[in-house]
Amino acid sequence: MPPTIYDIADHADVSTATVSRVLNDESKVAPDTRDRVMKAAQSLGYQPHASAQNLARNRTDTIAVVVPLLANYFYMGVLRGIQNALAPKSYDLLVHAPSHPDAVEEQVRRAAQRGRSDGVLLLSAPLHEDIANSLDESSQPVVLVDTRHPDYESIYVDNHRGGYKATCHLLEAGYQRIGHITSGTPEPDPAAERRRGYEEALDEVGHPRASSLVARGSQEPFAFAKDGGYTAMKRLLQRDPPPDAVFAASDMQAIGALQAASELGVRVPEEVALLGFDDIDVSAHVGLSTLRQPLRDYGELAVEKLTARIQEPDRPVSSTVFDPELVVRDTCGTQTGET
Amino acid sequence: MPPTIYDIADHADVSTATVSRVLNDESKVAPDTRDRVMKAAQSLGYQPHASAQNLARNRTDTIAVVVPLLANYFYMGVLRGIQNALAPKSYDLLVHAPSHPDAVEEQVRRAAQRGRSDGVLLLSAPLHEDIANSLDESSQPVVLVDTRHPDYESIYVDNHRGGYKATCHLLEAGYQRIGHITSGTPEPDPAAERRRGYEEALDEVGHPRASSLVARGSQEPFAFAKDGGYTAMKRLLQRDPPPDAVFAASDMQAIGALQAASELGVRVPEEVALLGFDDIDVSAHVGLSTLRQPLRDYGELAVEKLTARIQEPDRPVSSTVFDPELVVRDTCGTQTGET
DNA sequence: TCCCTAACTGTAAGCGGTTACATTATGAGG
DNA sequence: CCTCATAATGTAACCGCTTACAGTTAGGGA
Repeated sequence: MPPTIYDIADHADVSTATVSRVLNDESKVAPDTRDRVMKAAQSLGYQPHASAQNLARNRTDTIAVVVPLLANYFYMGVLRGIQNALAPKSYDLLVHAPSHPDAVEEQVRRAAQRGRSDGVLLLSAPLHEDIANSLDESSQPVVLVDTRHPDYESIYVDNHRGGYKATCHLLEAGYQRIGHITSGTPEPDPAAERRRGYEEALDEVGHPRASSLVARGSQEPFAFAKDGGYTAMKRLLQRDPPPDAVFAASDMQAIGALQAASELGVRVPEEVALLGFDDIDVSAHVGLSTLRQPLRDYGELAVEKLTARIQEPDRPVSSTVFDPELVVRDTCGTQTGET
Repeated sequence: MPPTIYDIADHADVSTATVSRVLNDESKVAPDTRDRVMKAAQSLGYQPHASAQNLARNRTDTIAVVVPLLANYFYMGVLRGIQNALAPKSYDLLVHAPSHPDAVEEQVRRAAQRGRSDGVLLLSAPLHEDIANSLDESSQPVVLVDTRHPDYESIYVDNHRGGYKATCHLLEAGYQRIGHITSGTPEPDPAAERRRGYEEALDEVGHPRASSLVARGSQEPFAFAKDGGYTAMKRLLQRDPPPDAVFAASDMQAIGALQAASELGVRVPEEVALLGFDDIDVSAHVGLSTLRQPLRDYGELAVEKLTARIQEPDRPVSSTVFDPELVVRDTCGTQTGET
């Protein structure tokens, strides 16, 4: 049996209250008592029992995050931000990643269970009523990232503006037939908003919005995945006439598109320009032009908001919207300087 | 105040013991009692308190993992495997990522604290005596991934063989001046082993082992990072004569090397062939040839071993060594079929 | 009719800490 | 010398749940 504070109390000939005081606060304990306790703890190799502390303190110093997908560049970026912000605050991170998309709800419930963590971060969580309700009941502090909901702190990017910016950039570069690769069906909100931004930009300059210029990815393994971009691009390039530029709803899809083009012997950006969305880590490696989302900042900001709310549960709900920033690299054919 | 089992007990007019029995086991409870309890729980919106359960059960249904670096392709792969294996077992995952390399020890200690998790997975942890000791004391089940230690279950790859295989492949392809990019100093064990494999292969065929053919990366931001590969490759390519092939100790370094070559206008693989190590996710995207480590399998196997040990703490310690598999893509100039 | 067993259910002691409150000792001020 | 604030420590309740053990009840068998 590992030693408890009772053992320490015995050895140091004090009460458990005193032991606890020595181990935790600075509060009034006589120096030599403190010494005796510390020595006893040391010699017994004492380690506090986390569960017991959590229960007694009604606090876990842990925050939970629900990630739809581990091993995804997008979430990896956010997670890194979270981790960075968490470490100095000495919170631990409980990661809930559903093994299957349908399991999201269960994971949210689990993450929000009382006594498990002090607050919950939800990444890209589609907030069905069900989920919203069980969140409400658990009355845990919650911060949403890459989604929004009027009742919760939210952090997200202006997707519409991103789509618009992307398309404008391509238009300004003189491209005439600008295609778009969107997500699989059902189209998640962010994808729909990006598409609308794209459409609006075209409308504004009076470009035709041929449906033959829009292709849809698949839902597997997830809505913004590479495979979808790959097949969508193949379809687009085989149309007659093919687009001379393509705006993809995500970088992963753009990377799939890149591969499709390469297989068809279509050069990028000479024969077809390509623009992604997200600026995930690998985009820099492959020279993909894109609209940047500050993923790390999402994570850091989310932690700030969450910890603030943990300390002050009634603070007003605030949302933060980021403006996606155009990052010009090799694939959009408008590069002026260096990589 | 959220409802507790006492509230349920009151409402259903039974004792807390019965409530607990209804909520947990199948053990003997009269059907209508069960009903009353369930109804009460339902109507009160009862949720068990995780910390309290953990304390009473002396079990957390959580496993902890210490990752040197979040947001790294290598660990992302392993994490995904871990997650996959964990979900069906309904364990939760506590992720400890040190914000700074020096904080590893602290994170290990934290992860191993009693009452926090039921077992610990250590990824690439350098096992100083200190750490080994505090692990010992905590007497938690432990599994090591990408490291080995006789006292613990370990999962790792045969790095020496990988280095050897890589170099042999390049030799067989007819390259004459085979360079090597190793990690920053101090060289982690895996890097040293890969380098020795490289050296042994050269020795065997009587090739000279010019130190001018070996370059070292930097330690920042971590030993196998892209930046190190980038600078090392620049140095190698500026030597006279430059190598005609390079074996990099990691894929990230190889990707940095790729970038260096591109900036110097040196074509890969025509002017210099390149081989990486790990087969991280992005390698496929950039067509990097490499030696594959089955990262997902590491994670899954690690979980299997750990959970087995949790259930049966005295089972014999077993190690699993994987054989790295050569994956030929574009960068080593020996491609025969398609990508 | 009486005893015994099986089926339920309740009592209360933990699990390992934290902490409000009570108690004791100490020394300063009058 | 007495009073009282103050510092140091102890007592014991409590956090919310689990579970060993004891108690109750009802039905079956002799």
